Amino acid sequence: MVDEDQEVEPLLNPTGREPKQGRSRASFERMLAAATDLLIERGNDDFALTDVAKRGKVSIGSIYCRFDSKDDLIQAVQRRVMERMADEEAEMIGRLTDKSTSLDVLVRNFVEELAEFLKRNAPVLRPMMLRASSDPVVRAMGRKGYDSLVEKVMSTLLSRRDEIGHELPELACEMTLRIAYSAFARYLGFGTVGDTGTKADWKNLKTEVGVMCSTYLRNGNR
Amino acid sequence: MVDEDQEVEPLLNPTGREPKQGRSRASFERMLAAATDLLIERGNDDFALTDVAKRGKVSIGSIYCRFDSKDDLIQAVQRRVMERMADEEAEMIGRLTDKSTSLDVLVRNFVEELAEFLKRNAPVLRPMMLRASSDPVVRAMGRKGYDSLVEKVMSTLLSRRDEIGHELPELACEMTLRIAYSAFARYLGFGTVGDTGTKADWKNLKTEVGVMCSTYLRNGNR
Amino acid sequence: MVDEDQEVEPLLNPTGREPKQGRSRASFERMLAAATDLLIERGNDDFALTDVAKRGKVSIGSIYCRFDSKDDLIQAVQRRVMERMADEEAEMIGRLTDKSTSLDVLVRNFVEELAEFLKRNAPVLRPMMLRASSDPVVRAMGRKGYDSLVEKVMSTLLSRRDEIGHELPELACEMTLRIAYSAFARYLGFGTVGDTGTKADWKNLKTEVGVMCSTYLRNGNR
Amino acid sequence: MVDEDQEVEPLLNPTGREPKQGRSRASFERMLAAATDLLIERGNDDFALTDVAKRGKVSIGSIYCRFDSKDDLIQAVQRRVMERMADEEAEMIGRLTDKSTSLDVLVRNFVEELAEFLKRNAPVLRPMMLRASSDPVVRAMGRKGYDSLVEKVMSTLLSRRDEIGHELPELACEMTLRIAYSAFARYLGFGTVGDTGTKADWKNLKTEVGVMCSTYLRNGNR
DNA sequence: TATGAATGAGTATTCATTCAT
DNA sequence: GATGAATGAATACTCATTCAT
Repeated sequence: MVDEDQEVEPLLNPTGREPKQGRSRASFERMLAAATDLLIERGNDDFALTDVAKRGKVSIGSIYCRFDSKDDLIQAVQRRVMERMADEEAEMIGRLTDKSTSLDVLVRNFVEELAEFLKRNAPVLRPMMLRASSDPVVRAMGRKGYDSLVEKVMSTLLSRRDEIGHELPELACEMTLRIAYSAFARYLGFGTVGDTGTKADWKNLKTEVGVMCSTYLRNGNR
Repeated sequence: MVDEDQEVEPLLNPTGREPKQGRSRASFERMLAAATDLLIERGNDDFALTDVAKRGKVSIGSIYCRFDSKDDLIQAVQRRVMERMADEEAEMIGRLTDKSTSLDVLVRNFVEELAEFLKRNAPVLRPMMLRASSDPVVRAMGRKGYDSLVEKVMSTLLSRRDEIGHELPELACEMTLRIAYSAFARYLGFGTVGDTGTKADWKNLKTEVGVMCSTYLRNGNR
Repeated sequence: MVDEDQEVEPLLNPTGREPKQGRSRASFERMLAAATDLLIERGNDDFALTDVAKRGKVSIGSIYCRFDSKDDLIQAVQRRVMERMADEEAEMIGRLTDKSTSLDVLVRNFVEELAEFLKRNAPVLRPMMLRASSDPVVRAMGRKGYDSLVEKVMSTLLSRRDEIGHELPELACEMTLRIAYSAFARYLGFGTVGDTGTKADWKNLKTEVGVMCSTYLRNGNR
Repeated sequence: MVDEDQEVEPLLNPTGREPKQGRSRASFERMLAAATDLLIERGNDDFALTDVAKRGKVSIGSIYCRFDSKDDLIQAVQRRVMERMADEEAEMIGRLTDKSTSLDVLVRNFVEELAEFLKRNAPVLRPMMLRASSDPVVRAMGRKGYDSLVEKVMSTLLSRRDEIGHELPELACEMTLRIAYSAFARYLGFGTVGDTGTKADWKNLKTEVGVMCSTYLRNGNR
């Protein structure tokens, strides 16, 4: 479960050979779009480069002009997705800071926002998570994304440190995010199976996770 | 995310043509064992029937004699795994009932037991979860297994209904299981990515989830 | 030019999974035959596995059933060729020993035999030599074959050691083979280019090489 | 093995559209240089035009501006190489004529010079020979070069015609070159395989070929 | 003239599944 | 029943060549 993927780090940057303008740019976009769509529609296993070519109205050669390999293309999709998500996260944090009058409100808002954020991005996240199981680069990038979210969320929650009853506020904040994230991710099918819940629908889930986290942070282990 | 897999139900039973005794029985066992091992060692993607044949010292023809397809074989593995897990669950529930002097103790014990239970079974569960993403039958069986766990856990927790502060005890119990399950599953890599957590190691995770669930059940949304 | 291919040795034996009888055997033969023919007709570069399949009336899968890779198939062809050649060599040595009444006669017979032997096998040898430039296993096997020829020829020539005027008989014998082999190989196009010679036709070449070698062995550097 | 490449003749001249001066000239040179280097480093099979472009800091389009095809480029490389070699040959002949006091000395010097000449040029010659196996134009040019060498060498050797014991001096001279050339070419790996020789190292080979040729020319078939 | 993005035919290889023995 | 040889669709990737800018 621990880190065996450290050495992957240096491979993380190369964004595909991204052209800056014109027709090239357009077809580059079509590739990424097609790849993203196909990943969403068909999932990881039935994702074939020929289909990307067809859908994106591009030749296979073109794809290999921009990307080193199938893996590289998928990583580019992931990169793009994660950039967009990072922006959304920033906005989310902004909204939270503005609206929060107390730890309780903050946490509940946070949970709600996180839930909707994940739900919004679920369609791409799902295949990406799957991909991560076989591609260490995807895994590493995913981890990195999660870590940066952790950082942002923690500093926000810790801004109300004195309202936190738990004796280890840092730990508690991290746990809060972790638990909420896990619960929503699982519901949304990132873990894939058991993406259900008899009665507990989405709304219930959000509420109760909110309650749980709020209570946890305020009361610690009382 | 909701049920679209209902129609799968009738396919759930056929356990492979399981022979009752003798040499047939033995080679049947070898198939399942080999398949299980291979699934664990190599994961879903590199799982080839020819390897199962080699490892199990069986011919491919034999495999197709017992199972309709690759999918069918994997489903049989899953079935077997789930039966064993159901037994473990029963024991677990037994232990919980015996040792629990209060809701608080019960919950903490439960969380600890669940964590270790999942950890123990992680190696098989991981590829199964992955498999579920492409095989609806596996998905359905996984769901069923989870639901039966829900049932058992709920009746146990609800045996201390009067100590539960939450105004909707059923919902609260279900949520408790769900949250704990999600958190551990994610840590153990069932969801695959982000199976990390900066500081929070396994021990911390178990403790804090325990705290959180206990507090939640006792206090509701206070 | 020196040995850098030693480590290849262990890979030399595996003859493809050669079936012993029946239909399997037949299609195995068809594969090898088709491969050999295609190699001869089209040369190394235009040798595609699909063509082998077509020509041999076999599926590609079948080929991969018997051989690990394209390289492996070609190596099997080479092995077979070399086995046949080793037999021919043995016969050749036999004939030489019988008919030779003097070093001079022996050498001339040897040169003639070698020339015709190489000419007979030129069609397969040509693509094999080419192949050797990119496949170390082929190179190693070729070398081995040559070395075993050297051995046989040397012991034959050295049976008339006292008629050899060269002060280093071993060296002289080895050189004799080497020079004759090189000259014929080049004429036959193993070295590929300039495989001709204005006036000097095959007959002339054989005679003169014979003269040269004979004189060389008898007179040394006088 | 006979001439089937006659019709190729007319294609031999077009030296690529060779610009006479300026920037064009410079990039033209870079192309040829890059192509030559790559041919030497990577051999025939891994020689890709895109790499030439990269290495020569030229666009692929530019290459196609100067050359009709990949084949054409390689032929241009060959042409250039052969021009340089023709010069070297001329010098070589010059040196031989100067220093030679007898047929024996002449022949030994010649063999030594030829050996080193081929060794010096082996790196380019090797891929060219390989190329010749699939490209008739390269084959024809190679042949032409060899023929012109034959001519020069013959007139040099025949300048000592009266010392030649062989009853057909022309034939003997041609054979001398042919045998020496073959032996060295094979050792240097032009024929690719069997580039071995147990004991016989380069020095031995040169000496013995010298002995052999000298004896042959002087004594004929005595 | 120069550029390099785009093309797409061509190829090795994998693996679930079938079926003659 | 049991065997494992045979099948062939599917797929990632390469590279000479073209052509719009």
